[in-house]
Amino acid sequence: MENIPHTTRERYPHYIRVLRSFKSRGKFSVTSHEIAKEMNIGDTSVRRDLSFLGKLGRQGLGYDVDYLLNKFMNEVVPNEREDIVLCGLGNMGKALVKYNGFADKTGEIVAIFEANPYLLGDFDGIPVYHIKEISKKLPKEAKIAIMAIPKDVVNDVAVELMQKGIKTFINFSDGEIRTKSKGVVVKKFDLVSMIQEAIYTSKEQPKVRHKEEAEENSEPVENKG
Amino acid sequence: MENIPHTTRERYPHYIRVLRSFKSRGKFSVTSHEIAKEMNIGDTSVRRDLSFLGKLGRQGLGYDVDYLLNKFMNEVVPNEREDIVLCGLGNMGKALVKYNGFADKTGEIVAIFEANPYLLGDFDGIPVYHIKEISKKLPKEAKIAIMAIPKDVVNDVAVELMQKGIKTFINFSDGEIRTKSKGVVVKKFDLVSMIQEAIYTSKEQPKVRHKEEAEENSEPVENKG
DNA sequence: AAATTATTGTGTTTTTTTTTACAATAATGT
DNA sequence: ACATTATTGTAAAAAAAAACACAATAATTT
Repeated sequence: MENIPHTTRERYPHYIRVLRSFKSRGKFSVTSHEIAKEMNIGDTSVRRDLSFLGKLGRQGLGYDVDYLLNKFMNEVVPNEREDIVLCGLGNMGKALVKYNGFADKTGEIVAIFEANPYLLGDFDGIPVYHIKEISKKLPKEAKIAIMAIPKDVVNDVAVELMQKGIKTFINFSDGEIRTKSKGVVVKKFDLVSMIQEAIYTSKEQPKVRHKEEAEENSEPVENKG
Repeated sequence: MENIPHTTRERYPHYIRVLRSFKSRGKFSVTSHEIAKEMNIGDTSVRRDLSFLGKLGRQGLGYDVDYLLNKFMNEVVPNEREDIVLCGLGNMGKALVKYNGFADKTGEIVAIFEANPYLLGDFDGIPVYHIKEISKKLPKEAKIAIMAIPKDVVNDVAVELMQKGIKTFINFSDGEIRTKSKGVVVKKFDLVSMIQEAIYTSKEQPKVRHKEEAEENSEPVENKG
């Protein structure tokens, strides 16, 4: 788990996602080519990514979906499991909680902080505290915060969280977290920029360097199970 | 605008974001180093990225924020401007609309399709039609759809949109768009995977290859105006 | 049972991206 | 005015990522 390239590590959570998708469609076995197609990368990259976790496939056959998922759940996820706090229970905050359970994944949202007093109590089984109560209610072990609060308050709240020991910020707010103390990592997600990026790059003609495979993209994925 | 590297093109929307942020903080001039810090990349990458748009900076001084923003708005954005439709006005859909206006950006949401009859009419000035009315109401010029609807319907709705000429899908749904006809690009955003990716990679010790600059990260960005 | 087809895992090559290095130039300090 | 400091733009080198190529092997067909 040490000398794994950065891009590979970035892709690991996405493997979990597509493997789950294959599984839910009743597929027991999957090839590097099928995974690659779903992830918009080359099949060699898939095989190399997986090879860092061991020899997981069978030549001529492909990979067993359950075995692969297990490998990820046992060797990738546990090393990264963390308590997460969410700041802001607006549309974005709610979407993040509802969107997809965090259970069985890399960490879990253990507390929510929100300014609107009508939303306090709990949401989806997660306790919701007033944003002023951060210093009192912040779970001790939490090291990660997801920020989904308005831009004019995001930096102030982040500073408060930093003082209480939060080390990693995932910022969905339209404001910036500018006060970065040592050892603190801020990762900004700007949905509009991301959508722009998607539009912008979707127009590039796809680089067809694989021999053919350019026009083999017309039928739905079938269920070979 | 032709031989611009892929990674550079991907970053362009984010330059717009950080430049706006600098501007809103009253900064008129900015250095590659400052931009780089905000974007978590090296300053040489910033200078190279910008150099594809011309010689925009002044040695010893840096870049003029307004001039740079203008350059982006005039040369990058217009080439990419598109009509976008949004499917789904749940938490995610609302967040996407409210989060940050799309005006002045790469494209604009011109119509929303939603299944809940109580939400029809308009939202934030954008017309909201019933999802069954796609074939009737889909704006002719729209080529891009943002999908924020439940997983069990996302593929079916996508097929319908494809038949009406949508070419690019930005999929925020937890379901997959599997039916990919020729020329159609699907870009999947899985927020949970993205958050996992952020957590996962935030733990890597940052590669300090720049001479020092490892411990120069402690004070807030000031306002040199 | 031999030939054919499918597919992994990995050494090697190629491509892409980032970083280093530095000349050119502009402002600032002495 | 001269030295110093700051900063761009880009050539060249290095690093990282992706793709190619193929031996190894497993299933399937003839």
